[in-house]
Parts: sequence; structure tokens; C-alpha cells
Amino acid sequence: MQKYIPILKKTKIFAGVSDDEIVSMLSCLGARLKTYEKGECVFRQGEHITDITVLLEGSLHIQKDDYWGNRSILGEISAGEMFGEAYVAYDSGPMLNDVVAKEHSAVIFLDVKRILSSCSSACRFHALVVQNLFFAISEKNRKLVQKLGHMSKRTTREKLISYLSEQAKKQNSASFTIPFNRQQLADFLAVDRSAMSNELCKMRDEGLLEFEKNKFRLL
Amino acid sequence: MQKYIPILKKTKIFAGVSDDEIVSMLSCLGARLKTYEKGECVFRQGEHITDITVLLEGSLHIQKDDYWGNRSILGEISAGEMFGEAYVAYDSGPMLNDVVAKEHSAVIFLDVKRILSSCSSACRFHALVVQNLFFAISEKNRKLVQKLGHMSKRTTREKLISYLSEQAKKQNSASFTIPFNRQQLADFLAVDRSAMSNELCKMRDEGLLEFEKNKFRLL
DNA sequence: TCATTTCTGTTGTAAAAACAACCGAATTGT
DNA sequence: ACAATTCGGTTGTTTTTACAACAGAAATGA
Repeated sequence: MQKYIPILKKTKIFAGVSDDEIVSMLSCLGARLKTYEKGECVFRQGEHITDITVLLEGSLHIQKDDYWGNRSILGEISAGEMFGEAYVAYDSGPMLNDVVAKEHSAVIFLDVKRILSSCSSACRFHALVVQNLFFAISEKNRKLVQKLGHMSKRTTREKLISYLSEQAKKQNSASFTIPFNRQQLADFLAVDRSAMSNELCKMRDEGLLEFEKNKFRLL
Repeated sequence: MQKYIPILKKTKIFAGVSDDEIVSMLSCLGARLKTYEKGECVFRQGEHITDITVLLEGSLHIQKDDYWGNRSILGEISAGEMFGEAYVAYDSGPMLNDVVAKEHSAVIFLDVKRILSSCSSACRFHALVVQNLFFAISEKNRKLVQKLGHMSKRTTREKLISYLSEQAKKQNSASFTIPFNRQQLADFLAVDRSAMSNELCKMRDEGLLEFEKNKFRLL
């Protein structure tokens, strides 16, 4: 476990917690470490889970198979990222996805009930971890709501306007830089890249905005 | 405050907490009650918020104005619902929406830091409330991810397949009932109702599924 | 530096969705 | 029971998107 301390320190959940405190917390929380080889499942569709997990090494794919067997990759988890936090609630249904190791991977399991219950004075940082965890989920929640706001627009143009407006607000300026290239933006908004590129240029020609690479300016 | 105890008992955050305990917790948490008349803002775009709120009476609209001033209604909050929980994180940016009273409304504000910090022995239910809050956000998170999964599909048919597959899994049967009528399902998936109705019938004609009202069966 | 790859914009075509309008059946309320 | 409303399905038209293919510019790398 010791060798993973540096990566644990960088996770959102242990932000601001010292090496020693992390070690004592891990035992206090009854953390379990498990390794997986390529293709092995960390979580399976249908499972009820009670642990939050952090990926320490390797990478995982979140996969989903529909009723007729078509598989799609919903996302990728890289080292340092937390997952499973959305499934640990009492009344949460079972996992609807598989989580599969893409390569040799190491995962740490943390029982969410033990995190949320107060503990002996031995781990003074417990409260901080609870706050970290809460803020991490809260933050994720916020991002999801925003993305949903863009995606619920009907046309590519409306999606772009929604996304770019939000970026302008967030960066508090009509000029701003986005963290995506065209293909990534198209994937994020779930539209076709060329259609989106086309629409952006039309909007530019209509005088709605200017752009160069990933720098934009709303007019 | 006393008259709102029944509604507070029904909220997710105070689930399982007795009347007396709610009263003592509210003071322990420094809860503040505020009323709004129609049209008044509970939260304004740009604000940084530190409180989770619960609507006790009335109803609120979540509104958003884009860069060019077009307003859209993102959602409605009814009595008993919690909101703001996605914006309370340290590094969370400012609110990007307005929250406006649709009618005379009463709102209670709870400082999230005080909820997450442990307190004196006076409120024994504190740990339960933290867990409730955590599970509520976790649950919301899960629903958002699922909805995003459907909405990221390109065609109406794919969205339907994604949604219906999930329902079948969740209810563990190829036959199941959905909680929406056609218009609501269309709104949920952000597609046109008639186009969706059309697509459903095509899928039925192709032998993919059967349905009657909101009862479906996948084949 | 030169070859290769990635990125972005452009175009045309086929497919799909949005929209509007309408109808009959079911439901609701009085 | 009857009127009014809601609901679901259908059709045709217009708009928008997806898809495929291509080209020039920029970035990358050997």
C-alpha cells in the first residue's frame, strides 16, 4: 500500500491530508487493495456496491451492453480518479455498467459507511476527508447538470450557444479559451464534428462570434 | 419554523429523524428561514453559495439566460426538494442560473460546512443527516449519468433503445412499465414527441418491441 | 528538413429530426 | 351522460444532421 501514497495524496478525496494521516486513515477505514489484469471486471452489471473506489494504477473502461447486446464505452478512468460514488446509496439500484481493466490495474476500496461514520480520535483528518468526498461529488454533479443543459438543446447551433455562453460566464469575459479541440468539443456535445465545424463557421459569418483555434469571442 | 416540521420530515435529508431531533438540529445547524414573493430571486447568476437549501412551501424555477439574452427554464423545484447542493464546493464556480420564486415560497438555508463538521453530542442524528445528504447527492448523480448516457446517443431510435434497455435491466424483466407518458418521455430524452412516437411504432413494426400505453416489452 | 500525422474547414448527399396539422380514442370533470 | 381536454398515432414538408470524402494548414517527429 505504501508505494501508492504519492498517488493517493493527489486524489480529491485525500487532498490536504498528510502521508502519515493517509496511512492511519486507510487502516481506520479498512481499505482493501486489489489488482486486476487486463480484461478483468472490477464491477459487474447487476452488482450492488457499498464501496467507493480509487484507481491507483492502470486504467479502466466503463462499458455498457444494451438489451440486444450492443456494447458501448461510456468512459475511461485514469489513475487518481475516484469511481462508484454514485452507486453507494442505500436505495440506489444495481450497477448498470461493467467496469473493466484495460491493462494491469490497482484499485483501493473504501467502505462509504465507515467514511461517513465518525471514528475514534486517532484520525483527526476524518472530517476533512468527508468534506473532500462531499465536494468532489458535488462538483461532479454540477458538471453533469451543465453538460445536460447543453445536450438537451435540439440543434447543434443551440448546443454551441449554450456551451459557449457558459464558458463566457465562467471565465467572466466575452473572450475565452476552451479546453477542447474540435473533435473533443463535438464528442462532448454529442454531435458530428464536421457538422459542428460547419455550424461554427456559419455563426462566424453571421457575426455572432469570432474564433481562432480554441480561442473564442462572443459578439 | 415549527409549522414546517411535517414537510421537513418528508425530505430526503431529514429522513428517519424525529420531530424533536429536527428541531434541535435546525438550531444546531443555524438554519435560516426566508420567504419570497413571486418573481423574487433566491439565488442569482454569479453568486457564490455556501448553503444547501430546502424548499418548504411554494415552487421555484431554475432559469438561465444565455449570452444573447435568450431565457430558458431548466427545471422546477417543488416543496420538499433540496437544491444548491451542487454549488457548495470550495472550488465550485459561481451559480450559472437564477433561481426564482414562481409564487409565494419559503426556503430554509443550511450551511454545508456546519452539516459536515461534527458537532456536540446534543444532536445525535447528525451522522444520519450527513449520510442522508450524501446518499441524496449520490443518487442524483447516478440519475444524471444515466440520463446523459441516453442523451449522448445520436438518433431518436438509439436514445429509445438506451432508455428502454436500462428500464428492462432495472426492473429485471423484458416487460416493464415506464413512469412517463409520451410527451414526458420525449421531454426527458430531449426529442420531438411526434418523431419519437413515429420511431416507436417503426420499431414495433420491425418486431423489436411491443407496447401499450406506458407498458413495454422488449423482444 | 522532409515526411507524416493531426487538425480544421468545406462540400454534397442521404438520412433523420423538427415542426405543424390533424384525427380518433381515452380520460377527465361536471 | 356529455363536453372538454389530454393523449397517442399519422402524415407531409422543411430544416438539420450525419456521413463520407477531400484539401490545405499546422503540428509532430525522425
